[in-house]
Formats: sequence, C-alpha cells, structure tokens
Amino acid sequence: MKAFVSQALQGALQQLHAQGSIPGIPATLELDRPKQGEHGHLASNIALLLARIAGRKPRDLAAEIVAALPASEWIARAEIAGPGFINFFLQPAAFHTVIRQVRAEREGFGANRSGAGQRLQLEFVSANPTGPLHVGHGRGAAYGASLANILRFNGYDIFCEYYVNDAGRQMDILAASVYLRYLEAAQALPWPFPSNTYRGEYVRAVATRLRERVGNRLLYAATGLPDLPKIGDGDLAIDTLIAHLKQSLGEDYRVLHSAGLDEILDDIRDDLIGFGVHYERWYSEHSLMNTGAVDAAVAALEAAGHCYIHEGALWFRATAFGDDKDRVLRRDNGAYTYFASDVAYHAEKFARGFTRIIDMWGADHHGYVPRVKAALRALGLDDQCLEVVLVQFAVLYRGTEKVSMSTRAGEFVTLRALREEVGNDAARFFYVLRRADQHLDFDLELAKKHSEENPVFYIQYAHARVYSLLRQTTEKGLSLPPAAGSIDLEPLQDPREWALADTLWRFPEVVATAARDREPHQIAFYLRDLAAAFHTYYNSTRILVDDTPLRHARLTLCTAVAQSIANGLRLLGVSAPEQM
RNA sequence: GCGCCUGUAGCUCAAUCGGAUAGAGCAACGGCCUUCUAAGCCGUAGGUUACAGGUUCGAUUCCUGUCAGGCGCACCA
Repeated sequence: MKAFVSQALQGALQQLHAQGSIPGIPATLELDRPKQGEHGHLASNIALLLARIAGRKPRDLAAEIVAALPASEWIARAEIAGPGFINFFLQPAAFHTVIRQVRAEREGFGANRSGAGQRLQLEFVSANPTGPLHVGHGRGAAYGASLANILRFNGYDIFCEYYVNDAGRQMDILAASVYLRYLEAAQALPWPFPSNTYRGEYVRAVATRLRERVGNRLLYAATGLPDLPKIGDGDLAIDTLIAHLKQSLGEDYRVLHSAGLDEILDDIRDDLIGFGVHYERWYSEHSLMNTGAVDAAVAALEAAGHCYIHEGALWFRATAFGDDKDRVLRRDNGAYTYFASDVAYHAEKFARGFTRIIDMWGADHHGYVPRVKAALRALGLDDQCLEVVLVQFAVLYRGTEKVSMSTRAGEFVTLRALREEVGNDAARFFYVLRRADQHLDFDLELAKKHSEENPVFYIQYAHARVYSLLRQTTEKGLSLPPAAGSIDLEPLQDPREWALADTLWRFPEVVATAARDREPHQIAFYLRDLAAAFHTYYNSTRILVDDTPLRHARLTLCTAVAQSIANGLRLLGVSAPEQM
C-alpha cells in the first residue's frame, strides 16, 4: 500500500524530470507516517530533499509534484504543508485492501521475500558447558531465536548455531571440580572444597551420578593428590590438580571429563528446546582441534607473514589490522589459545559460504571484536561479512529489589528457574522488550502479573478477546463471515475502523525494519500498539450487531487483528491463546 | 590512561538510515461496568532530549569537546 503511493509519487517525479523541472530522481522514496492526524496518512519530504539540488523553493516544488500526481482510487487528496511536506490522505478502499490482504495471507501476513537467496548464519548463546544456563544467557537465547524468526519471515535462509567450548581449560577445571565432589561424596577429600573451582550444586549432582555409575573405581587418583590449600588459591593450584588427574587417571580422565560435559550440555539443550530455541547445529570446538582446522588457520596466518615468536609463544600481529594489541595464538606450553580456535571457527564459517555471519556476544566480549576481524582480514577474508551484536546484561528485580547473581558462589539464577517462575511467554517477551545494546531490567513480579500492567498479557488478551467474539457469535445464533471468498467491507466507514486497519498495515513495515536493524523489540512495541488500538476499538464499537453485513465486516476486521497479533507473537516465540 | 556502549517525563524505555507540536507503559490524579471478558477503555498532569559548541531549511538523531554511568583493556573463556 505504501508502495502504491510511492509509485504514484514516482510517476509525478518522472513527469517533472522529463519536463526538466528537477535534475534527478532519488532511487528510493521515503514515506513517513506522520504523528499528527492532520498531516494525513502518509507524508513525503521529497520536495525538501530536491529543493536544494533543483535550486527551487520547497513549497513551489511540492505544488508542482502534487499537480503531476496521477489520478488514483486510493489517494483521496494530497496537501502541501509546513516547509514543503506533501501529505497524502487515503480513501477507505485503501484500508479495506489491507484487511483483505491479512485474510488472504493468514499466517504469512507480514512476510516478505527481500532476503531471498541470502544465507545467514546466526550464532548465539554459545555458553561454556560448565554449568546450567543463567538468566544472562536467556537474553541471548530469546534475542537470537527471535531475530532468526524475523529474518526467516523476511525470506532469509537462516542457519542457527551454538558453538560448544568443549576443549579448553575451563572444561578441565569442571572435570577437576567434579572429581573433588566425587571424593567428597566418598568422604575422601582431605581439605575443604576450594573456592576457585566450580562450586555449584549441579557439580555435586554430576559427581553423585558419576559415583552411581562407577562406584569407587576412580578413587585411586586420590593417591598423590596435590595439597591445594598449601599451594594456594591461584591458577597454579588448579593447574597442578588438573595435571595430576590427567596423568594419574590416564584413559579414565575422559570418563571424568565427559561426565560433566555430557550431562551439562544435555541440560543446556533441553533447557533451550523448552524455551523454544532451536539450532541447526551444535558446533564442537573439540572437533575443530581434531580435524586440524586450528592448525590450518594458524598455519595460514603464519604463511601470510602475520605472526612472530616472542618469549616462546606464537603471536598474531593484530596491530597491523587495527587491533590495539598483538594476540597470542599458541602459548609457550604449546597449547592453543581460545582466540586461535575462534579464528579457525570463523574462517570455517566463511568457507561454508554464508552471505553474512552474525555473532551475538555478551557485551563484556566487545573488546574481542577487533581481534577477530583483524584475523579475518589477515586471512584475506571480508570482515564486513561478520556482524557482531553485543547483548548487554539483564538484571533481575523482584519488585524494586535487585536479585543478586553471584557466579562466584555458584548461586546465580538459572534460566530454568526463571522459566518455571514466570513462564516461557513472559520470559521470551520481556527479554526482547529492549534493544540489545540497552541494559535490561527484568522485573519478575511484573512478568507474573495477569493484568494490563504486564504487556504480554495485555497483548494476549486482545487476541483472546477476538476469539471470544467469535464464540459469542455462534452462541447467540448469529452467522460468522465467510471464511473464504469475497467479503463486503464497505460497511466499515468509521474512521476508528480505518485507524485500526492503518495499524495492521504497519505490521509488514515493522517486520522489515526489525530485520534490517536486527531489533526484535520493534515487533514487541508494535504488538503493544496494535493491542491498544484493538482494545480502544472494542470499547468504542459494538461488534456483534444484528445488521449482518456490518457484523461480518467488523468480525473480519477483528480476525485480521487477531491474525496479525498471532503472527507477531509467533516471531517472538510467544503463544497466542484463544482463551484466557 | 586508552577503547566500546549509554545518558530522553518521577521510574522503565520508544522515536521509522536528519523531519512537522519528542511518544508509550508504569507510578499519580479524575472518570467509565443492567449491553460482546473492567485481564479493558477515556481524560488530566508530567520535558532546556546530561551540558556547551558546530553542520543543516530542520538535530533526540550527524561532528567536536566536557561531565556522568556501564563494560572491556590476559599466554581466561
């Protein structure tokens, strides 16, 4: 519909161009939706933009453009206002068309094909499998999954991926932690549980289950156990412990290692599926090591002459590519850094031929962006294809009271606990209510409220109200509008009905800009607007009237609203109940 | 110290890649249920868009500086 007005405008401009009144025509014409009702349904600033290059007064130019507009059945009139805006007022027929469109396209209403043929890879959450997901990860999950849905709705081919850091030192620390809890359970731990290991309850649970499986068979590694309290609380103590376990357990170390990894990863998968978050692939860091991809990536950087040896470590000259420091790829002990495998991982993403790669990272990783981009450029890849979205932290509140989330003590709030407390719908919605780069205050009390204060219920209620109307219609023995075929919408002559239809017509636009800007919150805000517009209409107008053509037309409008709400909620992973 | 992000109503946030009189929700105050769900609606009040300059017909938006907050500055991930 916007395209229709845009076309008319384009026609006028072409005519003026042919006459020589204006030197050129912009490739894209912007049509704004004015805030003020008196400014019409759509407005163009084209005369203001062209005035300078044409050397004309904006208002004069606007008058010429309006005069050149082709006749149209949808445009009622065009007015010139302010410094030179052209305001378009639409005919009711234009609004009726939107309602018909929703009716015809159903769950496809709002979609477009602008991303057709483009393959995008989205990587999000990718939390270390060293413990259950917490509420911070939940935001990344909700954001990533919603963005994936929105991009798919824009025709993109989306591939979601979770990068599993199953190879690093953190996993060894987890294995060590599990072992210590295992000793503890067998009353074979000679000193208190150390503070710089993973101390969450879940580690104890893993150890308990390990003990159920293998009994006391792994106790033998307690012999010669390093005296941690004596060594101290630093990294040295942990590394000594890990080295001891690897040497002493030999092949059995894998049992220990996977006891933690497998169980925690299963829990994360299960948690995300329960949250409506699905991945095309879980990509193992370990597999990158195994296939030699890391060796290859590092060798490629070396071959290109971007590396040097310093104090026994292999460094990448990141400063030559815009980073503020050079970065270590391989430590003096021969082990690759996390950075090395991440370079390999990203190089591998490029090799898979995605049009674009979008990483969603916690905001605390922002310093990491320049070095990854630097490495990609050093490998001769186009770092513009990598887009990094930094997701800020979420802070939980219970009313006005901040919920503390100390990871050190292992007492963080898990995503699972949050989902159980407020429900998936509220959690998914609240998480995407803010732009990714804004801090998020998540109020648990509000999320649980079943009232207008809670935007999720406010929107779902609007949807349910429409279904209630449909139920009432049959109960009263009245006829419903035909499900398919033609419908007469001429009875809709109330400006309030046009306003509601006008809001419907914004949905496809919001879907497009939300995708362009990577901003799911635009959908959330739109849905609140649409629900409000519906509630207003519902309160002002009786739907179930005896006049059959009018009732049919109004019910058709209402079901179009419900359909749009359902489509929008679906993009956010929130259910659209028919009854509340 | 350097870098990234942010600063908008009492609170939480919007503002369509520079547009007209900066908008919502919550909180506050005042109204609306013998009629389709009051889980709702209507109205009132609330602003020097942190501050100072600059670019522009036009700036919350772009540029520079100052102030304030968050995050980061590992041979951790």
